Amino acid sequence: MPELPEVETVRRSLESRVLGCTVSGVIVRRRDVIATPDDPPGGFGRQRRLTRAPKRVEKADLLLGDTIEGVLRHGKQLALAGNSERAVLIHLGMTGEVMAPGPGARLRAADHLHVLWTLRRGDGASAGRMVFRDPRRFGGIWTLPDRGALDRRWAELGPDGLAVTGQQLRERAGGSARAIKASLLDQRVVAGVGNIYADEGLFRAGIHPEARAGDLTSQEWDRVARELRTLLCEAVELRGSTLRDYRDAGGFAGDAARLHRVYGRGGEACVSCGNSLASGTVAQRTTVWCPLCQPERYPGSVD
DNA sequence: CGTGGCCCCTGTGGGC
DNA sequence: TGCCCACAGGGGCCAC
Repeated sequence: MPELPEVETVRRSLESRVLGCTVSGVIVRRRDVIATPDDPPGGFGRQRRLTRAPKRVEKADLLLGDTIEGVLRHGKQLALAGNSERAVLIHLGMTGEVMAPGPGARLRAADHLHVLWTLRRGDGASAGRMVFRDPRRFGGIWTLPDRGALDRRWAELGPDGLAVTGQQLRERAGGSARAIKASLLDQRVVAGVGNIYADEGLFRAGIHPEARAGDLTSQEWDRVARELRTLLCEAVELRGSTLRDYRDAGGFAGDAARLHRVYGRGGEACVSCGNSLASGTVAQRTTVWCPLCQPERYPGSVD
């Protein structure tokens, strides 16, 4: 579900609701959406196949007793930082959401609620609940002992998409023979770009999604980076793309889908040239592009 | 080593 | 109406 603009929208809406609140209760309904430092490395799906039951999660590791001092984001990852130096890293996957509806307000959905936090304001009054919900469970939560652990995790990712430069893209992907779209989806190259914004960014930059990353010129990398930054910034201002069920922490939809020029429009007319948009599979993901505005490249062709 | 293929899940919408 | 299939905004692991 969420890419950078959606996660940033969740971050902002969550920050306004939980910053400065103290966690007075934690309920873990599904242990297997949580990874602690003691758990074996890897994704949540792999852990679920383990036959031995993992250890109970210490509620303090999920910030019980902590005051939330920061709501942070890098790429598509979200983090809550507590005053104890502990941190909780949340990845939303395809269908994850974090909701904090406020005291008395009802949640939009009561199923697939995997982790629930009870919050109190500084003056002791109830601030309602914060919940992690994720029907497909491709997302999950990492507990981290301190801010250093969070910094190290985020250092493994590429630069955040809102600030990425052409030089950074070229350094991280310029030597690769794979399709540029695959490179943009690789979170070690740039953090925050997913299937929608990869297609939209490449359309805006006039680059074919299957162009070999290694074939791009410096000027083209600059163009891709500039278009991505602009696109992601515009999408943040519109509070993210709501296609079906994405909502911010208050349950509100975003309007960034109106920025979409190619995503979901295969076979329709290109907004720029009027020709029919092509669609196919690139990097195992449905991909839409304009064959005229994003011309195919041939070995030896000059740009 | 880099890379493509496969897998992890549930829900939904379209065609029959 | 119901069934079945394809597909969905993500990413980790494992053969090559």
